Amino acid sequence: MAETQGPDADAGSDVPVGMAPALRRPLDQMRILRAAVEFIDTNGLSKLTMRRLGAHLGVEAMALYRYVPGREQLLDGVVEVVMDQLYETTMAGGFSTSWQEYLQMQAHAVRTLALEHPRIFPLVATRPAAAPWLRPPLRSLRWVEDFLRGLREYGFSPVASVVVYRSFATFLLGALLLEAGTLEDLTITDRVNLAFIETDELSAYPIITEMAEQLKDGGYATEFEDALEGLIERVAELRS
Amino acid sequence: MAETQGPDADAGSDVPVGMAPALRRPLDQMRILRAAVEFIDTNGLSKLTMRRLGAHLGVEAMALYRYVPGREQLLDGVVEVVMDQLYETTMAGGFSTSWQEYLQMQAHAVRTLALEHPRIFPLVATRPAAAPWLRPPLRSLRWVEDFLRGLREYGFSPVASVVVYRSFATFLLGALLLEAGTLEDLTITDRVNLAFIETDELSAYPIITEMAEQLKDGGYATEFEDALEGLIERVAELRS
DNA sequence: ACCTGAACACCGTTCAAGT
DNA sequence: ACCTGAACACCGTTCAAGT
Repeated sequence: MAETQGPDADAGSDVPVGMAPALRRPLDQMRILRAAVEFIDTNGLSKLTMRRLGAHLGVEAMALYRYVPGREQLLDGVVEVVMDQLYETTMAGGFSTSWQEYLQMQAHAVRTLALEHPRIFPLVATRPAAAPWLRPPLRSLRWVEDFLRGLREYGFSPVASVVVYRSFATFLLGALLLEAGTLEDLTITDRVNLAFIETDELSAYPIITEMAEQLKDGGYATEFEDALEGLIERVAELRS
Repeated sequence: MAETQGPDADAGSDVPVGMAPALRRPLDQMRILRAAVEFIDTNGLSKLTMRRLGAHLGVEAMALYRYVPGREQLLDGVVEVVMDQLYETTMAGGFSTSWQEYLQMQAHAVRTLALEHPRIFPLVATRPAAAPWLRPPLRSLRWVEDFLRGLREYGFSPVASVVVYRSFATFLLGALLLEAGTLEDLTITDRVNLAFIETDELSAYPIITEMAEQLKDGGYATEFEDALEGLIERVAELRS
């Protein structure tokens, strides 16, 4: 939570001589991007301004422009950082014994990421991707490369692999953008207006009123699993 | 395109006396919201400011605040206006003879709306809904009421109706947010940076390079139909 | 009743200047 | 080499003032 540090390979071991142990080592792009991720996670995207992010890093806003071309590109960088995180947790992990298991594991990795960063996931989901054939949220070239190779190894034809990639992305986008949206509201609310509907207004909708209980039941987790099952069955037909 | 007018019931017939045929009748909320829809459609959300919208209406920005509490609520209103459009085209239309046909027709109506307003659909899809159990993009109370009643009439149980509503919304969100995103880019591009990937960078990804042709094939339309078919089959099992 | 002018606190971004 | 101060052109929003 406090610091995303670790025994990383650029911090402690080989401090360049002459670079005194300053209280604040100079900025660099990665540090800015990670600070931005942290900032959005805790304060929400709408609060992120260049000036506030600078302050968060103990620096004036103008200093950021030496490492980042502008706010839009900063947000692109935030998306990349988060996707890299997905790549590492998912591709480093052990092998799967079947394509079904493989899809399950990838789906859950993306879901975990979406729930860990509910305020960033909308960015991953809706920012224009680097190429028109990339499908958010599965938008990292490395990731797609490995995913397609993975499917190939499980015996999918090239055409089938692409179809699977697309329907997988569509499924994750729909399911997780909704679920992340509900989490977003539970933390600090960006906007409180209209958050709930007046009871008297509701009475104009008898069916909704009658079904209030069923509608309120959350159940996102099992819903995700069921839809994933459905997708896998559809893919199985496609493969035969 | 130019004017969303028609023989509407507040324009010509009963002009209040004393209200001279001024070149610009006074503002009203609906006029502002419709102007905002038009503005986003042609210029994109990021260009919409209170000041520019005022100018578009021949008025200073401050005048808008008499009819709209602020920018956020203006955007909420834009979403509502667009959803009302959906309600009218979809619920006024004739009856369907089967629930399959009913779902098909509703799905295509939402798709048409998304493709007509590709720059507004992301708002419909991602703005927090009025209640946590509403699922964007199917977020209008009237619409949900009629949809649930429709399913009920086709013999779905209350629980099943809710499950169908949810998976239907998830499906539409994933499929159409992606498709709308591609249309958005084809019109005036908000941002051109990184729009396409350098060819040399691509060569680091052999599988992607090899599958370039399959990946580039658009085919959103048939993809939508296939996924819709799949959903309907899953719903059929659920119903039995 | 409806709109405007002026003002406030804030943006993103540029650029010459400081150390 | 790295950061800052001052400035520019813009925001959303408030409020007293105009007609």
